Amino acid sequence: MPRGTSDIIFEKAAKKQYIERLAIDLFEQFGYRPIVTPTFEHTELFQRGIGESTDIVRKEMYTFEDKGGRSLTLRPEGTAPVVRAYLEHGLASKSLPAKLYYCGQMFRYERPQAGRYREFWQLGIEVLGSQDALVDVEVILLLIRFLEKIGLKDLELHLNSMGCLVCRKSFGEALRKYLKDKMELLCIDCKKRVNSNPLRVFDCKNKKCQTIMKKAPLISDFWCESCRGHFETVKSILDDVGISYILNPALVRGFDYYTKTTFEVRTPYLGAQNALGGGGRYDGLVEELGGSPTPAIGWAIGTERVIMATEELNINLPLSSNTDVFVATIDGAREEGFKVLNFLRETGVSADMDYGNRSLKGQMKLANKLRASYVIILGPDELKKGICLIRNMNTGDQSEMQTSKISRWAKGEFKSGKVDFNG
RNA sequence: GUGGUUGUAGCUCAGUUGGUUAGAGCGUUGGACUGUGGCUCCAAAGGCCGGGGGUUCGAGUCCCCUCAGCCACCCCA
Repeated sequence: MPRGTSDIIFEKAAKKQYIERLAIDLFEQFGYRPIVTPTFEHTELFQRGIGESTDIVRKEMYTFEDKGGRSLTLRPEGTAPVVRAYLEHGLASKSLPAKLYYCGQMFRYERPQAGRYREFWQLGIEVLGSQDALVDVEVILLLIRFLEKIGLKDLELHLNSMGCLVCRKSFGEALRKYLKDKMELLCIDCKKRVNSNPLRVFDCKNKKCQTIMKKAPLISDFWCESCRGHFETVKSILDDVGISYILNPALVRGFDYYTKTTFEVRTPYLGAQNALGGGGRYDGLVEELGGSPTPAIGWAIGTERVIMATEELNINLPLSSNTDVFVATIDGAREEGFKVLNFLRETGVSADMDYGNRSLKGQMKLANKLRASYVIILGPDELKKGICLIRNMNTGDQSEMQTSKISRWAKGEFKSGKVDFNG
């Protein structure tokens, strides 16, 4: 298996599916619609979208040339592809904003660690075509509600505003100017950051750098009136709906396209890979990719990290995979048992039987392990009489039943209380 | 990409100063109970000791390389 990849099986696969279903239900409830984009795109899309100077584009992309000489890249994130699709399919001509959600694998060439993989799964949403601060709040609200619904606790919502392109530019210049005077005092890493990404110096754990940054200019000093107003509105509505947040001027996300509101949800239970999800506004991206100026906002969460967090918190996800009825057969009754099995399945009951040539005892053990509620036992004696034995595995009670009445019995027994995922 | 740490059965792990056929618990399969689950007991199956090279009469054990997991940096989901 290639480094940083993993097989998702049994319990873990069930958890992943549960989380995705829960997310999708919630997205639909909030009025979002699904979008599925290709796993790979033209390399240029990410270079332009994410930004040439970002770590992701510089060293973390799976880029290859296809047999036609095109440079393609396995998607490292989901936003740029969604914007590309939005443009290619003229979604702007439909009623705006376009509210979309997606679920899929992303690929980044990084050194793997628990919670960080080279292929990983994300669930995400994007809203294109509205600059309303209410949208910022809806999007953040959806993120928090989703994580809470799974049962996660002690979530930290970090919130910041990067300002629009204008305020960000003047802030970057001011910060760089401030740092250049103090170059000598910075650590080796931060010396490099001054040119590449001065905002990162805020994150440095070196004490000298931290001291220097205490007096550094803040993005909040450079917000234009419109950006400041937008952020104030977002904060006040968040207060109104009871979402608490931590203002974090050092919150700097790894994509160049972010503007104004940015946010990240962290959990104290995951060590260094503590960001469950994050996102923000990207009011300049649609234009950057060739569309007309279009405000937009979105976020993504890492499915594996959400699963890990539930495990750290000992949350029991309601994974329903119980077998209702197990069909056990003796001697020559296997084919007859198979018919009964299919009969049961057609009535909507989840049913199974043994394909491993087990003894009756072995079949009972298997039924027990599958946590079957009932076992139907069929042998030569029963076949002769046209009956079968039904054993209640919880009580141990066992009785005879006409084979012809199995369907009616099954319908009565399992109709109520069955989980219907389509409902 | 940097530093650290760990790789022995499906899983969790023992394995002495280097010494014969590498062990346990759980799990799996079978049996005790010839047509009946959970509990108990018994048995069996299951290992290129991560891979390669070296030292040695002899390597799971020592040395080197490599691969992979994990931790931190970094980055982010």
